[in-house]
Amino acid sequence: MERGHFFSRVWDVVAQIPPGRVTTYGHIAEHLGVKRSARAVGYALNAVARSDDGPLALPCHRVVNRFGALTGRLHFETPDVMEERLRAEGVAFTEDGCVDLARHLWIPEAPVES
DNA sequence: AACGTGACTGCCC
DNA sequence: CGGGCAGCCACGT
Repeated sequence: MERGHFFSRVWDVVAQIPPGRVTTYGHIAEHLGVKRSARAVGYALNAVARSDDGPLALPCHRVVNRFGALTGRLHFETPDVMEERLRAEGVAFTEDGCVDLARHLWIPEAPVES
């Protein structure tokens, strides 16, 4: 699992996202002090998705892009899983199929214990 | 060690 | 308004 310290840090933040809330790759990156590396964040989730999908129980479905679009839905078992899980948590979507960030955006406040 | 790839973002044309 | 280019970070080959 420890393929890199960075991954663990990302997973730790994702694990803190409360149900019914979502955050963006950019916010996670910013929280980690590397605002310009939102890509690496997505890469970390891609890695965890390939590694494990259930047991880890990492709420990767609560991570969306800056517009609230479910850019990573194709990485789930089925393209609908991501939206289904969010809706199940009471997350509202816009006509465009994007998460209503104005209502559900969550920004990591808790500092990474280190 | 170098190159290519990616669940991103922002700026420029 | 839409599409394209560049920047940044980490990882696999």
